[in-house]
Amino acid sequence: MVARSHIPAPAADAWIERAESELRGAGHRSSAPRTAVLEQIAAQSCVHTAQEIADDLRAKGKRVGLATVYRTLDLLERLRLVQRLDSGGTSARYEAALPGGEHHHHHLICDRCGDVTPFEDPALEKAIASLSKRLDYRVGDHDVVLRGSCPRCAQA
Amino acid sequence: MVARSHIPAPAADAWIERAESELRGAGHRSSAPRTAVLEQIAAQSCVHTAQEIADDLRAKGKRVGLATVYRTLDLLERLRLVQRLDSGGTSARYEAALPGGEHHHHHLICDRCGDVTPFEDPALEKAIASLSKRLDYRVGDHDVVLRGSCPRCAQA
DNA sequence: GTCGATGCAAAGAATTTGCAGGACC
DNA sequence: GGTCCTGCAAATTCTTTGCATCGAC
Repeated sequence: MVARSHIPAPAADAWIERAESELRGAGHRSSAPRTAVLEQIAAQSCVHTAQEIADDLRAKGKRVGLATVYRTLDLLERLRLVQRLDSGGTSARYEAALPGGEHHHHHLICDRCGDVTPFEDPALEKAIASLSKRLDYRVGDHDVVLRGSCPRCAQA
Repeated sequence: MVARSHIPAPAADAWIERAESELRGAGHRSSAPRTAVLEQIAAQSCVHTAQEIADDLRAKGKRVGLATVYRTLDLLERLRLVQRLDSGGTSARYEAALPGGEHHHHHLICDRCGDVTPFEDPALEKAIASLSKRLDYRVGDHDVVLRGSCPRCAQA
C-alpha cells in the first residue's frame, strides 16, 4: 500500500541513537526486543500499526511479543519520539518523529485502498502557526489529515 | 468538559430535517430510536462518543440500545451527516456535520483534561484548499487537530 | 404482509495488564 | 542482586454481528 520512506537513512540512524539516548536518560534499560522495535520503526516506510511492526520483526526472525511493541510505542510516544496517527481505520498507526520538528509532515489517506502518503507544506504550517497564536489554547502538536482517492483509485 | 455548542438551534433543526430526508431518500425507514439519536446529536455540544449519546438518551428516559446508536452513526457517517473524530482518545467521537460544508470547523484538544473545543479559520482552509490542488490526490475531506493545554489547565 | 430496525447478548478486534522468569547495570 | 523488561495469556474496552421480534410503509 505505502511505499515511500520519508526519513532518509542517515536521519533514521540519528533517530535510533536519539531514541536510545532519551530512553536511557528517562531511566530505561536497553534490551534486544526494544532495540529491534526501534530499528523497525526507523526503517519502515511511513506509518505502521503495532501488529505490522511485530509481524515485520517476526519475518526477520526477531521474535518480539505484541505487548512489547505496544509498551515500547507507548514509551516513545510519551517522549515524543513517535507520532500516533488515528487515521480512522481500525487500529492506530505510528511513525518515527523527531522532537525538534525536522521532517515534520502530515498525511493523505486514500478512502478506498487505505494508502497513506506523507506530504509537507510550509504554507499550511504557517497558517497553523499563525492561528495557534490567536487561540486561547497553549498549542503544542497538531495533526492534519486529508482524505480522498489516491491516483490509482481515482482513475479506477 | 466541553460546553459550547457550535451549531445554532435553527441550524440544528435544519440538520435533523435534512438527515431524516436523506435517510429516507437512501431507502431507510423512520423510527423512534433513530429519531431520538438524531435529536441528541443535533442538540449536543460538540463531539460525543456513542456511549455518551446512549447515556444521555437514557437520562431523558429514551431507552436506545448502544448497538442502535452505533448503527445510526454508521449510516449518518456514510451520508456525511456526521463527522467522526479519532481524537487519540480511547473511543471515537461524533458530531453533526452539514454536507454543504457550512459550519465547517476543526478542534482543539486539551492533553490534560480532554476538553474539545471547536474553532474555524478561513486562512487555514485556504491553505488546505490551495494545497489540495497541488497534490496528486483527489482530496475530499480533511481534519485538523491541534493539541495542547486549554486555558484552565495551562494556568494550573 | 414484507422488509427494515431494534435490543440483547455473543462475537470480534485492538490494546492493556498480571505474573513468573530472564536480562541489564 | 535488585529492578526493569519480556512473553504469554487473561482481562478490558470499544465496536460489530446474529437473531428473534417489532414496527413502518
